[in-house]
Amino acid sequence: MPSKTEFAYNAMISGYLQNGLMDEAKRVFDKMPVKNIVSWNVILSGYLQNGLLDEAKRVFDEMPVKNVVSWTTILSGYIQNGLMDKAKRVFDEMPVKNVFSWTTILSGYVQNGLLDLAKRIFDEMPVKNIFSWNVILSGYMQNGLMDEARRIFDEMPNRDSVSWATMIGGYGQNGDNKEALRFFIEATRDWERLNTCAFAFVLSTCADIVAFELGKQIHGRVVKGGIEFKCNVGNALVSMYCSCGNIKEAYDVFKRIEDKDVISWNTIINGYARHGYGQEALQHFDSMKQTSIQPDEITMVGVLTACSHTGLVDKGTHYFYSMSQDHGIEPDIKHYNCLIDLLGRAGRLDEAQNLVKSMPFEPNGVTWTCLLSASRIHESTELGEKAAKMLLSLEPWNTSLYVLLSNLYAASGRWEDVKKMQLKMRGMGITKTKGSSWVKVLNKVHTFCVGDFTHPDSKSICAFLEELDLRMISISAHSWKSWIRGRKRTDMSPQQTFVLHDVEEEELLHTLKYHCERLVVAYGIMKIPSGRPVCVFKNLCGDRTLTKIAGRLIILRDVGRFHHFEGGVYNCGSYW
DNA sequence: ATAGGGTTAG
Repeated sequence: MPSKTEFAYNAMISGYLQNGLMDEAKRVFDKMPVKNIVSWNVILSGYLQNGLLDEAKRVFDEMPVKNVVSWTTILSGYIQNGLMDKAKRVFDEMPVKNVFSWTTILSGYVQNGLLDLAKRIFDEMPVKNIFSWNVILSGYMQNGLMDEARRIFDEMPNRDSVSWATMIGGYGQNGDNKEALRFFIEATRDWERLNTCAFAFVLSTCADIVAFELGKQIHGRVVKGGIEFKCNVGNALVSMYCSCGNIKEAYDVFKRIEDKDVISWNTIINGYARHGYGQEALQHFDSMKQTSIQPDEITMVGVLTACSHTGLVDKGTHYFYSMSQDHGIEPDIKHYNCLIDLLGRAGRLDEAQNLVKSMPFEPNGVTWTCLLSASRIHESTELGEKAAKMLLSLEPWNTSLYVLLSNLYAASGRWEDVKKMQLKMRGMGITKTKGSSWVKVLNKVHTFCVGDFTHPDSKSICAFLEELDLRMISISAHSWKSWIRGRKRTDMSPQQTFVLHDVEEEELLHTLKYHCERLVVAYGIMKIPSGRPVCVFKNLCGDRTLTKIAGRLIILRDVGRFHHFEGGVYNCGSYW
């Protein structure tokens, strides 16, 4: 019974290949007494998946018989290895094509961003199935053509979970988070429409819009579905919790992910780094090195960010200069920017500027933003002006820069320049954007502008604010805590958080700014039940005085990172 | 045995 033997051998080869054991697979293949077409196709696929293109080509040429599967396998292999020209030639030469072959070449064009060619193939295809429809759908989404994608989605003869996930992910990646959420909710009407990717995508949207409540609810569904340990879902959860300021929950999820991949590690390392937990970030980097997962350039961004945010200048510098040797990762502009930020924050402004001059890349917007921020921390008008001007030349639409420059001139008494800047702004029709802060209460966003009392609950907010004012002036953390306790009757969990994010413009009077922050904080405390975090957002540097308002953990979110205060102690010490 | 969606940093 030779066919049965071949079947067993073929299964063995497949098994080895699935576990990445190419050599074992080859050994079995070579010793097979009789090979059938499946054996040849399987080993061909193995070579291609391992990037052994010359070997694959040899096998393909040596095959005693080729069928449409053999041709499609090598076609797909070329595409996966980035050889689109070769793939095209194979596709044209194939004696017989089936729907797999057509879909493969279609996918090749989509993957290479050649949407017009993909469209042509899609129209020419003699037979289409749901795979083909999903590929073209994804093609439109990848090119930002959301309306076209929507038309395809409506037109397709039927839709499966991949179609739904493509829509959710596509809208999210193109910045239409509202539509992404709408599609996710629509998908939840039928369990069949959901898969792990749908959850990963929607969680990514939650991270993007900092939808903590919704994210938590979705986490609940994920647990119910038993997929929280899945890598892609787990990674998205970790990222969502990090973005929402909840690093502890993020770590809880991270711990439980099965088969952590490089993204899992990157997410937690970068999460710790953004939250100012430099030591934890570096510890996880060390743990990562104990695994078989190789750090990549994003890992190094996290490591350098960790050093930068915690003032580990020497350590950061060392990581930067040895990353090529230690991990085979050549520093790119991202890493240079991290190092510039590191030096800048540490007040080593000259070194930072020299690095900008000597690095092998053109400085980009991030570079100048780092220098700008360094100039603010260390009060260097000269550097600030230069950085702001450079940034303005790259981002002329960035209206806040005009305001910033004008303030900078004002601060050093250069009234002529202030006037010029103001004229320029007027000429360009730039009006000062009004500072605002917002708070989410059960996923509803409440926005407050400075001195704006149009919110329906304004009256009670003001009353509460007065009470808050009395309590906030120079009171100790302890008395504040007991006051809150009294007010809430129930005990507050120590994990309760404020996430504060500065939305105001720097030039606003401090009192006004403070006032505005208080409006949201007050509203948040009033409306958000105890046991839930109060998330308040602002977009510039946060105000340290806010530490006073709590005898519990405060998380302050400013431009790109989080500051943790626990019992009045800042987790980065005196290093802002 | 051959085809689709995949989460991270900025």
